[in-house]
Amino acid sequence: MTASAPNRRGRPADPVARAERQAQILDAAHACFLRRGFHATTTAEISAEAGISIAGLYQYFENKEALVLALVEKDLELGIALIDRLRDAEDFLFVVEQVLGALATDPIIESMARLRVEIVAEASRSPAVAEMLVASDVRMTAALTDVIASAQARGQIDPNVDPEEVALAVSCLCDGIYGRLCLPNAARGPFVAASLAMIRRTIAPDSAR
Amino acid sequence: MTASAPNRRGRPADPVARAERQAQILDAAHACFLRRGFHATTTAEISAEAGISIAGLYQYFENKEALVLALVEKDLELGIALIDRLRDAEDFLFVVEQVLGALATDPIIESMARLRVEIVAEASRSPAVAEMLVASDVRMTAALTDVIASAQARGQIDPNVDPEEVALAVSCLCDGIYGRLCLPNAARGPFVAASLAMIRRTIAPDSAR
Amino acid sequence: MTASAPNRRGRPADPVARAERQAQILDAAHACFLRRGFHATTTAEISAEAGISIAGLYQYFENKEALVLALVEKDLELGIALIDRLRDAEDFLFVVEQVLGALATDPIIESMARLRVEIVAEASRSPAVAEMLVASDVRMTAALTDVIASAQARGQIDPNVDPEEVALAVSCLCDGIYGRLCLPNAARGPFVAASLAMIRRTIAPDSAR
Amino acid sequence: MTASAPNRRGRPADPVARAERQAQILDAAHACFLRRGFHATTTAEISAEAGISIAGLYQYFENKEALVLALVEKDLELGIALIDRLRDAEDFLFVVEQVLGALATDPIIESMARLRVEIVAEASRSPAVAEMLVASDVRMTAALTDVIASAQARGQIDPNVDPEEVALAVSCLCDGIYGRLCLPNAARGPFVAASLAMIRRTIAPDSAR
DNA sequence: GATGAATGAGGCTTCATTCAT
DNA sequence: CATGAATGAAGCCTCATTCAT
Repeated sequence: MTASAPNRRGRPADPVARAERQAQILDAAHACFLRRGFHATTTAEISAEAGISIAGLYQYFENKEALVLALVEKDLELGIALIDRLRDAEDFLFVVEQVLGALATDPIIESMARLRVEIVAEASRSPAVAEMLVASDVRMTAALTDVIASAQARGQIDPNVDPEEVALAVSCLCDGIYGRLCLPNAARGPFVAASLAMIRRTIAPDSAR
Repeated sequence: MTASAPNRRGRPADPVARAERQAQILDAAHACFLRRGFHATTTAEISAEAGISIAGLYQYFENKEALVLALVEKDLELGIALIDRLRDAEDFLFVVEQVLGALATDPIIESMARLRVEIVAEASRSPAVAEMLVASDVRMTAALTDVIASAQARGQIDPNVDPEEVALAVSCLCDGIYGRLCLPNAARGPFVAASLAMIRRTIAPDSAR
Repeated sequence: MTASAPNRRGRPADPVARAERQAQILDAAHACFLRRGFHATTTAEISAEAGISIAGLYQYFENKEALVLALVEKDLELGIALIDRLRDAEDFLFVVEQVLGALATDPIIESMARLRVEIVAEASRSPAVAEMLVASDVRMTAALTDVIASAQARGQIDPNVDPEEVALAVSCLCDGIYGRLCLPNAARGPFVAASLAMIRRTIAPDSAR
Repeated sequence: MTASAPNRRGRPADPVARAERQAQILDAAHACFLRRGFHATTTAEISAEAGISIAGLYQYFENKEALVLALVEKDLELGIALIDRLRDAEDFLFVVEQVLGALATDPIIESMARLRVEIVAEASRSPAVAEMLVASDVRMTAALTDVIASAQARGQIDPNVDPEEVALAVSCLCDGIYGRLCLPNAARGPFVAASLAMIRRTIAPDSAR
């Protein structure tokens, strides 16, 4: 039995339509979870936002937790993808600035970041989420380390710093910024700027000082 | 008739015992919230952990939300108190190291930090929590800025850095570390070490380079 | 495509079955409220009487109060409908006698009357019920006045009496009788007879004296 | 053991103070029950209104139901006492008018009447209340019959009417008026006037026609 | 595939009542 | 007596999930 042919009985479903529906539900769930968190969000809310019936959800996701996990996975993947923007950057710090700036301006990036806070909190309860988060963290750190080392090889970063160490610290900085994004009316700009400045001072090659 | 006995009828109220009970409930709630989060924790769990009946909770807290808010307030206060340890430190960086280290070793500090993740997530839903968090953030940043400026005046910090900017970045770093504390089996040490290294590189006076 | 099928996806809603269920719940609630009053009746009792689950109630009524209000409305409407029996009566007093008699014999009429006592009591607490009761009272008095005036025009009633005044007094008499219906083992007959006699003496045209 | 010496142990209680407290509680309960009904009223409300602790209630009344019963008894007694005003009235109808008028003007009389609606409703649930109400009704009817017969003997009432029949009908009228007293902003005057007119037409001796 | 209807389990909160002080 | 504290029992309501259509 192949993964792409789970059930040949009955009317063969249109896989495209199915994927679209699924994405539509995920988007709705994302919006709801952002508003009210995983636990406070009800299946009724999600289905209303998705424009389908409650029972309809269960044809695309086993249960509510599966929905959460799918969303967590998607969100973590998106976070990692963000790092790829730094790869082969001509001006490393400039791109870092762009990425951090996107957190405060690009609504998609922002919503990703905000959901991440919820994910971290959920990791305390759900072993499954914790496992995904840890795995994502490992990949993320590795990718970031890689990117930094690469930039360092290109002479854009102080050769004395340890790429992995910087990666870890930058991860922490980002998570801190994520938290601020959740606050209403909070001035996000200063946090981003301060983080950027700290990164700059840390990695700037001596020539830039 | 003594001044402390305005009402001598009936069983005298014992404010000490009452405060103890209240603290006992708060501790129980703290433990539960840490384990399962604000929403997944039930009043039954809290009362069981506190060793009283469910109805008993309601003699000390109006409702579950009041319990949450009390805990949030206490936790935020504790976070701010942490900064005072940095005041008048003979060796600023050493004390920073101590404080950050405590996050990973002192169970009380750690549990404070872990609850904070829950608080940040809750801030997305509860305006009351958000308000408290923002207010705490303002105080925290101010206190941190103050402490840094003071250390700077004592020559322990590079005179060129902007104290407030550093304070903001350090806040972000700390929040990031808080998140890692929630992960099971995650190596917290490297994160703390990396954060510390970044701080060191940022604030170290030129003489220390 | 028929006009009656605006939404052909999924299980079609059956308005008839739905209305039946709703009526069934209302009947169950009526029986329970009659036995134990609005406040003492629990949702568990109603659902058991209706043969559905507690949660099932909430698919047909927003909450317990909505159920009460629906029942109040239905009951008040029924009371007003009673007056229409008097319209165009060939022998006015005879029909009055019939109606009053039904209060003590027809179980549906009786249960309506008994619930009314509960409604009047509830009106003291619930502004919504009070409003409905007052509105019903106004309509009721107007209808009764109208009916009396019409009978008066036909010469069945003493031309000297004021139709509205009689209507008000008859209303009071009826409410008093309602109260007696609630008493166990109370001889209702004499009350009805006495009330009827009083009405007769009041409205009888001189020719009948 | 006599009823007046239930317990000789301990400090002999001051019976007067005790009775005062009891009356005070009854008054408080009356006010609360009027506002919210028997079931919706909590012991906390009553004790707050009475200015004592909740536990204090239980030193004067076995439980909440005993409080209700005491109040019911008092209220019914008061209703019967009202009839005595009609005894030996020089002008029977005039006094009837006075009494009915008091229902709408004298706050004590009114509150008695309003509580009676609650009592009638409660009679559907509580056999004890029902029993008291029936017993009171019997006494009331007897007293009213007696008063009417007496006035009839004095020539103030049409000798052809049956005193008991009139008594029953008047009871119904009064109960109907009681119900109107509960309605907010309802014009009570017309109801009283209409009832009075009906009584007048019923009992007026031919000489008065 | 889609959905209206149904429901068991459980959550938060209230309340009458008891008891130690 | 008087009362603060404690609690078992219950009530209303919600929610994730299932199932017949």
